[in-house]
Amino acid sequence: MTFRSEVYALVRRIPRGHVATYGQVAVLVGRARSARAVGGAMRSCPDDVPWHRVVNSQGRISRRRQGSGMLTQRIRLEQEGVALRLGRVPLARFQWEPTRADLPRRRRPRRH
DNA sequence: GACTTGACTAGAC
DNA sequence: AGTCTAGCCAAGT
Repeated sequence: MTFRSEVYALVRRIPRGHVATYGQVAVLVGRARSARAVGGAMRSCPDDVPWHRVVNSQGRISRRRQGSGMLTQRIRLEQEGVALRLGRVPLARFQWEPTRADLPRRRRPRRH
């Protein structure tokens, strides 16, 4: 399994009406320091991956270098009941709390 | 292998 | 509350 495919498998488990942060996804796949790479994986992902359910640590829709994907993300979130307040998703209310069954077996943390 | 590029983040002003 | 920075790391050249 590559890093990307594990990320995709995890993101597919985020239920409608909930969100996860890039950092959270990184932790859940056992690579706590790879939040940035999670963003990279979302940049181009299969159509069946609900990429719009991943936001940054502040509940905001992360800025793209280019393109209008930000608007699409907001619309998709609102369509499934995730309302933004002051430009951010209230994580206290909408952040996904996975159960044990949702989680893959975690990788060994990388040592430095 | 050695760069470069970001949908990241926590911490420091 | 904003703006920077340094550290991070998978992928693509």
